[in-house]
Amino acid sequence: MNVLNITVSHKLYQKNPEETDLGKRILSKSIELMEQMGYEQFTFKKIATAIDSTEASVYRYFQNKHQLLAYLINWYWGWLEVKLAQEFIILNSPENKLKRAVQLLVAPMDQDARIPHINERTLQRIVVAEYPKIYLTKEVDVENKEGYFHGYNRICDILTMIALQINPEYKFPHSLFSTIISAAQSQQFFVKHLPRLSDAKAGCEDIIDFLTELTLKTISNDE
Amino acid sequence: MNVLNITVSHKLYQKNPEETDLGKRILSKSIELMEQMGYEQFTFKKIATAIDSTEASVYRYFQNKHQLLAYLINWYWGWLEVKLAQEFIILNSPENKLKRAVQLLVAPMDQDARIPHINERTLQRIVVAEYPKIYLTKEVDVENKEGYFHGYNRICDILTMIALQINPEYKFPHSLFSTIISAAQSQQFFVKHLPRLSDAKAGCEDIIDFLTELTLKTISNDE
DNA sequence: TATTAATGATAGTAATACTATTATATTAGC
DNA sequence: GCTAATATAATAGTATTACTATCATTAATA
Repeated sequence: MNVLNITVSHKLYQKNPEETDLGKRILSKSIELMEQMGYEQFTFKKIATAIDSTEASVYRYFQNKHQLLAYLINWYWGWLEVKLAQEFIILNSPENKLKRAVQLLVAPMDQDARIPHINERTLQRIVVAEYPKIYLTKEVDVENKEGYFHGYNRICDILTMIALQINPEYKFPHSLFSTIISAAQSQQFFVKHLPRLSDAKAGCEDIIDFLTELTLKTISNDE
Repeated sequence: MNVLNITVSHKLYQKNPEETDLGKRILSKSIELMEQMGYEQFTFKKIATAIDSTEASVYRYFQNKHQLLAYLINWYWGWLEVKLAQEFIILNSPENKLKRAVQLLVAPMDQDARIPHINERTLQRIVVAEYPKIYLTKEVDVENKEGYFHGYNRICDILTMIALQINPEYKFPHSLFSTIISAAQSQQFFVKHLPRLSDAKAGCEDIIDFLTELTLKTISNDE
């Protein structure tokens, strides 16, 4: 059996939650609760009660809920990177790779049976609803040094390299992909909650079309 | 003397802060403190002390700090709309209007002497650092109905209308401009704090170039 | 002068975000 | 099978936050 492990920087936990049963239960339940009640309402007290443990025990794994959110989101980007790598094995043109990347960013993911304690689809909803909260803080510079945003940076770098194969002259690839990635999240949110900010219909197809066209037109050389 | 008043929906306050001296002091000091310490660290206790008033008095103007932030951000969009309208008087082509709009979104604003209690430039920094926090909550649907996001919606609509003059066939103008507006904010943040997510140098010129090119290429008809 | 509205002063509450201590259960090494 | 280490549970406690309530004072207004 093929066991897959997404590695998250040790700065993102006090004690590795992947190594113990309690740790996995914390991850699993946190994803469930955070999606249900949102980051603000979510507390360590609430997970502790839900998994029949104690607040103090949860604090042994994560310093606070901010670190836990950062952990989950980094796990997500790590996971997405693995998915991208898998897909790119059979894709040859950079255009197709970018198209597929956009699809992966927006389309709901399937649950991976090898990792039963992480519900990828629920986690994806957390990323959509909470992502900017991990960097929009006064601690961003310190946390950046500690690798809190490593996962996002890497995805952005990977897509940048692919885009430069299409047009090595394009001047703003990092800006473009950080914009695309965050638009992938925010458009999903807007369709659902602030529909005047989007033209997309309920499914993910419109968002994918919008982002794919935006990406390819922007990096194209012809003017 | 030309006194200008930006109107903000009455759902965004308990008691109109523009109507009293205390109200204006709350606005003025809130902008200063929120920029300094960030939304999370900012409390009503702290403004109250800073303006020699009491917590209870601040609560008479705003239900909570979330509403206050929403007020400030809506004020900012209202202000930007006024600025856009002013600029568009002498601009004729839709391309130039979009270019100018991007500049206004990114370039630091000047303090308007007619509104001494609002420091526009500091407010702009708050928008950059805090904007998504007003809609990334579980209350988004209720607050959307109450007009919490009206200002953003309007800017997005205005730019959409202009883009459709350039290319009436373009299918995703709302998505495009909500993306552009939020990228205008996030790129400013990235340049300063997460530079691997941007290609722009310190000034705002690169961001303006990036966004202008992105906008015009995306809505252009030729392919 | 009486009334009202706005603010200040003060107090209090429930929840949050922790920290600390001690007890108990489990596991690993010998 | 005993000892030691480790993980967790149980419990308690603190400072801060996000409010709500009450009442006194001041200023504006009729």
